Amino acid sequence: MTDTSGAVVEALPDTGSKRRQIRPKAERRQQLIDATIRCIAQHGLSAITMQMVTREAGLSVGIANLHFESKDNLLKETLRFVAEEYHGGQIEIMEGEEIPDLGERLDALLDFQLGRGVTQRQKMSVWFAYYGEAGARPVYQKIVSTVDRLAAQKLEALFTDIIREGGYQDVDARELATGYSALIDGLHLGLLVTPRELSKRRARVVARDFLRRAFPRHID
Amino acid sequence: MTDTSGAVVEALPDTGSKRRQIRPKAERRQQLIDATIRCIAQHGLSAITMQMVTREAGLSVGIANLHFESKDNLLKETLRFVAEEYHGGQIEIMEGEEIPDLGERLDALLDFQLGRGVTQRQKMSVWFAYYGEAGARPVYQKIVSTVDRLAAQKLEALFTDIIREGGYQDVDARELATGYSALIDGLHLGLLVTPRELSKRRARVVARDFLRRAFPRHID
DNA sequence: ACCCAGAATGAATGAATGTTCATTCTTCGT
DNA sequence: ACGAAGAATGAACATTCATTCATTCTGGGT
Repeated sequence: MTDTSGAVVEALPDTGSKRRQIRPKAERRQQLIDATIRCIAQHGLSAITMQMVTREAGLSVGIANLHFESKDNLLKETLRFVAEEYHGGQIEIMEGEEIPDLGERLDALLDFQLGRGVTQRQKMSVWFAYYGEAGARPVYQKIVSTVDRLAAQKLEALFTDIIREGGYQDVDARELATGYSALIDGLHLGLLVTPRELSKRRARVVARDFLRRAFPRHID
Repeated sequence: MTDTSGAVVEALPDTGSKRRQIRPKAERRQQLIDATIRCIAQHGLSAITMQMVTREAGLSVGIANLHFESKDNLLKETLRFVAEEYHGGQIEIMEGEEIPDLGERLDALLDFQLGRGVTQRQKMSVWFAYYGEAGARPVYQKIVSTVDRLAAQKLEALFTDIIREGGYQDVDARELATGYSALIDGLHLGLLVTPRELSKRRARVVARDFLRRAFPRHID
């Protein structure tokens, strides 16, 4: 999992040190992507500015166009990063041979999807900011659907295994996977938009009950 | 249900007629809100422009600031309209005494939530465009949560009735309502972002199965 | 010790956009 | 017919922002 702390690099040497540092391209790119994530989470996708992002990263404005060709591209790459990180994490768990028990693996997945603190919330913000624009921007749709499809397949495979192991009748793996994914997305939305009404704890319970109704012999 | 055709008013008299029409404030407001919805659906919230909206409405730029104080306010009012329309429609069905059978009422609700064509898709786009910004804009959060809370209560009440009528055990109305709402939201997202993978038909089936597992004696 | 490839800077530029307001035009009541 | 209230217009203005590029600086290689 990639580090996402960022912006501390230039912040720590607090002597008025404006001393410019030269770093490899890959590092600067990540630094800018991380700053972009924080900015989107805090100000929203439509309010974002190159000045805002580069200041957050502790760099000058010119550098963004040096490493990414344009603002558009920076935003595209940021989405790609978040999408791959989120789905990558899920896939890792779902394939995970280190958790042989399938019920426990489901729990681990749930933990990943609804767990963690501030960082997770930031990523969620970014995630849905792009979703909001996806209807109008095919590029975003493509990036998301590419990683999405793979995660969906893995989830379906996991559900298929569980159904076989538990001998569940009248349950379709594909359909259930679609439902579960949608449920998780919807819960994320709720956490983001109405945090007052929906706590993380309750979201977890709701998702867990969905799984329990489908796989009673694996959950709880 | 409010009309949302819009923009045809000035388009029909196709003689180069630029003849200016004077209409009451309320009508112009609605006309502008409708145009805003179409623009957001087509171009995305972050690309929207006052010129774009007023041209779509067939009006001049000045008029938007005459009837709404600012662009910000126009966007806010548009969200309010969409939110109230969507949740209002749901509430109407859920309270609906004209459908005495509770199972049928559930089906009607589902029809409303996942039915209809282009217009529905436009509204979805708008809906999620705002969701994306909600993390950064408390104003949006407030507008949404206000109407959301009421709809959630009605849904919980409906579920409570169904649970009593069906004598279902081990089912909590509130929790199930949260899950169902999240599921519908998630399915909307899927329809919007990955229409290739998720058809409206399949979304319906998935949502219906969720209800069937909870209320087997009421659905199907 | 020195040099230079290329990383980094940020003032300057030009395009785009929200908002204003002086002016024009409609309509309705008298 | 007429006049006034106010609805509608769109050119002008000020601001904001993405992008460019001439210049400065850094660090590794020799």
